[in-house]
Amino acid sequence: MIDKHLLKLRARDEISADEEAAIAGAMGVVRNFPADKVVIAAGEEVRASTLLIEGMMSRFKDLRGGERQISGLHVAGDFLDLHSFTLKHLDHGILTLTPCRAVQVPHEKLTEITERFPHLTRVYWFSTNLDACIHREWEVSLGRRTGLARTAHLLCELKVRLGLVGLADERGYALPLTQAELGECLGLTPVHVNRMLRELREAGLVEFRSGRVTFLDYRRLQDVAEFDPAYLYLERRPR
Amino acid sequence: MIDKHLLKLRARDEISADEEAAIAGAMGVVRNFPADKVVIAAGEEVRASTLLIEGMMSRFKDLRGGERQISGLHVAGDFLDLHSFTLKHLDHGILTLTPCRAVQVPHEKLTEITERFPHLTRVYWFSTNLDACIHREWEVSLGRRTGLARTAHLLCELKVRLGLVGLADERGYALPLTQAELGECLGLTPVHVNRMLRELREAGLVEFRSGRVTFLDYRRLQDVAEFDPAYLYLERRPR
DNA sequence: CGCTGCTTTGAAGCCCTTCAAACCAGGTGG
DNA sequence: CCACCTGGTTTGAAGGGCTTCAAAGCAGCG
Repeated sequence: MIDKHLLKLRARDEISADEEAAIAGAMGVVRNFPADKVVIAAGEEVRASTLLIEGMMSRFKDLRGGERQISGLHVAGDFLDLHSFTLKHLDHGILTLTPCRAVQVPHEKLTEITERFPHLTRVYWFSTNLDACIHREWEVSLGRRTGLARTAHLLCELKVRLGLVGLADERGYALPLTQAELGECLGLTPVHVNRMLRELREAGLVEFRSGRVTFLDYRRLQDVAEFDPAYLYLERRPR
Repeated sequence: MIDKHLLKLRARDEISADEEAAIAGAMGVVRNFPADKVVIAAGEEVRASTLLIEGMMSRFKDLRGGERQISGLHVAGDFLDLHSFTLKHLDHGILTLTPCRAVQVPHEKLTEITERFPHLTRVYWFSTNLDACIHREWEVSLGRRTGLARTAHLLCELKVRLGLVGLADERGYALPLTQAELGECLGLTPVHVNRMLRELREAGLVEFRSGRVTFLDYRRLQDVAEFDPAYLYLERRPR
């Protein structure tokens, strides 16, 4: 159940057997969700954090006029609202994009971890800081990259993040999102996303069709995206 | 020296005398910086976090073509690269926007805090999570708000954040940034920032001239910005 | 087999950029 | 004390990237 989560943690730090046991012991109820379901509403009081086992969820905020901005995507193994442990209620909503399976981790268990496992606490703190790194990179995309580069960048980011948990390889990966949802991530209209995807396809860089991303030339894709995975902190840090 | 910092922490949580002493005891060397100086370069190994005492700094990333995106602003009392404690090197640079004074807090001191003060650890963890909340709100601005709303939103955010440490009131606040720097925050060109500021001024909402923001009608400004300070977590949370 | 939701394409328009130049304030030096 | 320089602000005009509006195409499904 927590194997993908551990894969992800261990890609960046050492996790001892004791710590692994503490994590496993913190797991609560497993729940299944259909696609397109708001799992947590913005502002709602939260008493447990959610570890995503399978599927894809997003963080989002809506504006008055109905425009939606997705501020982050989450894949299997992500502790997607670990920040709710310190925030107690979220500034944004959490929405499933696909059918999902997730475990609840009661905040008391996390408090216990902070009291008994300082190193693991730092690992989890790191993990929320990593979310912030991704937010910053998205700010760069939204603020400065063209629609084309922005689209390419997201496809590169997901390749790396899904690759960490064995859900992507050099050929491509499953991406069960609509173009409208991509647009909500990218700050673009569905129409323009469609045009950018066509341009990427016609340039021989990537193809996105029927829920699957297929790389045609990943090297050049990275280049048009100006994608540098450094912000994803893939290196293992000494304890 | 850490009074503004404590003001900010205590606006959101209780800090005991012991914890305050631990914070005070963690302070290291005080340094002064001129304006427009890169204090920390992206990727550089960092062994201390920086608490800003006076002035304004920013987090930024540059693209190949020289475009710069500022992903966050920091004011007096902010622990501006507390996240470097867990990250060990930053994904972005840190730049002074004005002359600044700051204290270094060695990471060993922070490790000690995580080992001896679980509650304070959670407070600091919260603090980096709050940075992420601000990043997310900026993503919404950059992705979905018009230039006008985006500009208005930033001026509202700074009013609240500076207000917390006594540097802003209902009338306005000092904002020693150029329009070009505002543009780097807002994902706009300096020219367009200028036009948006004019529009806000002519609409009787705010005025920004010679380094000072003056509110003409804060209520209506919040309204065009669709500014809701909830994401700044201003309420005091029970221990 | 027709509905539904997603994708694709076209055409027009607008927000923001780009380029260019004038304006203005503050600081420096003759 | 004014001329000059520099960095920032302001304005105009033209252009482009993305949106908006509209409709057709397409796949999956009851």
